[in-house]
Amino acid sequence: MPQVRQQPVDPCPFGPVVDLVFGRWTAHVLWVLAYHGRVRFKELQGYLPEITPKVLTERLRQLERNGLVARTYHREIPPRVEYEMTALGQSLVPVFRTLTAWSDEHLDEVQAAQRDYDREHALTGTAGGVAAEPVRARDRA
Amino acid sequence: MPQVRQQPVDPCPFGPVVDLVFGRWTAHVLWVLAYHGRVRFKELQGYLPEITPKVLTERLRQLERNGLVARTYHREIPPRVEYEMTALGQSLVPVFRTLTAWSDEHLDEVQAAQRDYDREHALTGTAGGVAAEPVRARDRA
DNA sequence: GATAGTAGTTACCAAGGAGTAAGTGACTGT
DNA sequence: ACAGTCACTTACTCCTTGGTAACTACTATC
Repeated sequence: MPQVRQQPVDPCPFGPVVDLVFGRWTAHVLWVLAYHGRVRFKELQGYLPEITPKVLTERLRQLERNGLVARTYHREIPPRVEYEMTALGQSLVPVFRTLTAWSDEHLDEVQAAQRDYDREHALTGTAGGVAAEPVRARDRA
Repeated sequence: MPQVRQQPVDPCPFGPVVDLVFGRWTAHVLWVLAYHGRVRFKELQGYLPEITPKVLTERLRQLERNGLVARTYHREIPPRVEYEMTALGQSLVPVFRTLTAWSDEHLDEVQAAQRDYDREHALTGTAGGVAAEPVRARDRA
């Protein structure tokens, strides 16, 4: 046999989860739903004022398709739509708690590291830039 | 008192962590580092053949700035650079395990939900599209 | 003198996702 | 008759991000 090249690369085993849950706005929407239970579209907008209706709709559709969120349409005038987490979505709550715990424990270390890094690289001017990492789009809001 | 509007929005408490860890390629790089320990740049490229040197460098710099990865430059010819996780980076490993566990337990449910959703919406043609969620860029590779 | 090898950097370009603004349908209240 | 409500949808623009390819420095080796 000519070179059986073992698995091309071992992909990180939670890559798909990242795509499902940690896209832009996705985690925020999920969080609100985990926190407030069954809510209407307008309510969600209230909790997430920076997200536009277009994008909110997109996220919710995506989450619905992935089975994490359930949508209930009430044929009324004016229409009423409610969103809530499914059992599958609820199963993410412990994951979120893990993330939150890590954040509580370590986020200040990260910020300290950033300060150190920026200070060091501002002095030596190694990379020429004032800040090695510009503000990311999702942070600007 | 004229309407004290409690905190504008309760931001999801792990939002910053998402920015730190779950950007494009970031988790993959971290995963390889967690798995293989101290590795050289070229090795990393071997484990992540799809990531270009430019982007790999960007990710590593970012991770270094955030204190999750340490870089060791050996003044030799040709140059040798090694990357490894810091203690802070290591502290993410349990988080990754949680994610992996969720993935192992629930990913098939997600896929089933996607199939259901697509089947349902293909029949009724509610949204007109063949697939409500096109393949995402990060999935294509 | 040409080549190889490492660890990048630089300039440029294209795609795609997010944002903006306006429209839609069906009915109710004034 | 007209504005208002809700939950979107549509058309459009823009800007970030990632990808491509070529180039750099430095030396040993052929």
